[in-house]
Amino acid sequence: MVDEKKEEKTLNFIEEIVEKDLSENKHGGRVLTRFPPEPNGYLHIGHAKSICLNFGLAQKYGGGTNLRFDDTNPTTEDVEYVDSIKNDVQWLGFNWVEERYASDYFDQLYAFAVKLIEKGLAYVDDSTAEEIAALKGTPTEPGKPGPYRDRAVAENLELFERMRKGEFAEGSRVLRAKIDLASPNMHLRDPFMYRIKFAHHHRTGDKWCIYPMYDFAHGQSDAIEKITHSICTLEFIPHRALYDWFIEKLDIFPSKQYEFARLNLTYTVMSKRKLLQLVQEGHVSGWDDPRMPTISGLRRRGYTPASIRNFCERIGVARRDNLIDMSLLEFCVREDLNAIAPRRMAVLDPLKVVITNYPEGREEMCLSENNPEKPETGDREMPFSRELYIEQDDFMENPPKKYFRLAPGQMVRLKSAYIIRCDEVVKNAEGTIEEVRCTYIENSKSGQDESGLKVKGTLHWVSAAHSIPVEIRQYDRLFRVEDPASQEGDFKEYLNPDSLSIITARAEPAFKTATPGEAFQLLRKGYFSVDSDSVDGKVVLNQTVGLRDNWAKGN
RNA sequence: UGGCAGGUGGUGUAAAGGUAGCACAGGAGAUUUUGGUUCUCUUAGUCAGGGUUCGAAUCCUUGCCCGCCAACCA
Repeated sequence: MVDEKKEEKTLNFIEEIVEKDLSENKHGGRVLTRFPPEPNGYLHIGHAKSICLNFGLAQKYGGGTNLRFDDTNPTTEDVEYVDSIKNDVQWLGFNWVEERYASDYFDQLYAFAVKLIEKGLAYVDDSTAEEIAALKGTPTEPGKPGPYRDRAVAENLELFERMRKGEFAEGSRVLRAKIDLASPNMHLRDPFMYRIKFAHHHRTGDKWCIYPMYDFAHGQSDAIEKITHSICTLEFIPHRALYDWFIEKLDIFPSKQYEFARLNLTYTVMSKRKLLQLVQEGHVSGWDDPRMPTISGLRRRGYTPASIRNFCERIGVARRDNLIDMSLLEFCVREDLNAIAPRRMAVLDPLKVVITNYPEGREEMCLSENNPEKPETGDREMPFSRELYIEQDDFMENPPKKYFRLAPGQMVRLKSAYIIRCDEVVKNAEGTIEEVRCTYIENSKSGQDESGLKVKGTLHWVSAAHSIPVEIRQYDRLFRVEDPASQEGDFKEYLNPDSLSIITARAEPAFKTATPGEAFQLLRKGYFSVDSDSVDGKVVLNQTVGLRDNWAKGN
């Protein structure tokens, strides 16, 4: 008997559109989306939302997705970005049908432009940028025609050809669509189609000195690829009329544009321009700094592809502006890592514990489970000896009432080892605690406990002599305020100066074999990922996220 | 103050004229050799006013609030 109650997940508005199109057999039931990054920066978590939407939609409806680079502005674009983008999309777990570039279509786009000129729908404008702006009007006043608007078709054709040949100076002429200078939609007031740029393109080299604008490249590229659903963010809503206009006048494949609200996350920024500034001005170590909201930063921080995909699933897709709580992202990564990350012990802020009734020189092994969520992963051995380390904050000389940890006269369990009782506190001349002296209960060893004792607290620990030093990089939010982009003044004034702190911890010997990219849970501390800076003999751990801590919450 | 697009608990997101639900966050408890996990329970919402209707988050209307649009950026 199978319970047929499959939770019916409601469709988001784009899925509804696709299902409606499918039910009407539009495009013969074909679904083809595209993810269209401009290769002028690294991908961030906001792009992940778009990637999951585009690829996820196609997957769900038996279609495919093209990866298309919107590379129409050679002055800001670079192959470094192309490579990182491809890597990030694949890392997230998606495969594209075809890898395309808007620049693949430059010849076709040029032919499209000629066609519009021939139809009297485009013209070459010799005005300066200032003159054009002045004649464009404002949102409340219509624009006025400039002196070149009614040039003859033949003259436009000749001028456009000469633009392409490089006969005119950069910025001296543009090709504009002839639409409606009085339109309330500013994007329809004779938008630019081509501008002159004597710039080297990362793919076409020096073949071109004129480059199409976004509006004359994106929709046409969609049409050339026969994209059925072209999904973009809300700020492109005013462009949709233009998108449709070009497709109609060119009489090409009728791709349709749909807009959704981009992702915003608390305590970070989500614009490539701002992220680039953080990198260039050295506020972070690079695009993949673990504090960055970039895919590469999150990856280095220890976020898993599954956790990011789940996050994108949970935040939903709608058309209202949003600011998602960072705690949801953290929840998603804990959820995934809890299931898969092997447990280890490390003491971040060591306090020496001497077991006075444990013979000097003796050592024994304790077995500790690798992951209680996955018993099949077995146990590992941890050495136990007379001198140990525990966390400073796991001991208090004068504890409050519900303190379950170590205190004079109080007993605790050392995880996977013995129960110990604190007998004595040793201080130095200044009165600071140097070590804590305890006795262990001989018949209380984990797995063979015959002591009958019940203790409230269990502590993580390492054997002082056997432990190895590891560098731990702990991260806090990059900004001090929830929404740095909407603050007064420069967003960088709101950077959190304490977003990174580096300490040396004492870790159990199993860390000797840790390799970059591996994820662990440090018991009672959090999830950590082995950083690529790790070298032989020196392990570096990035804190991905802390464990939930109900004790800290109430204190 | 022109056009466009929006406004559902603290944060997101559902409910397509018929019981305002789910997740995160918050709170209480149980279990626990991680103050983790897990499991219960729980606080809290339809921007405001008017209208249509037996019935409105949903339709109409007025107002308020937020966002976007006047780059040779995408």
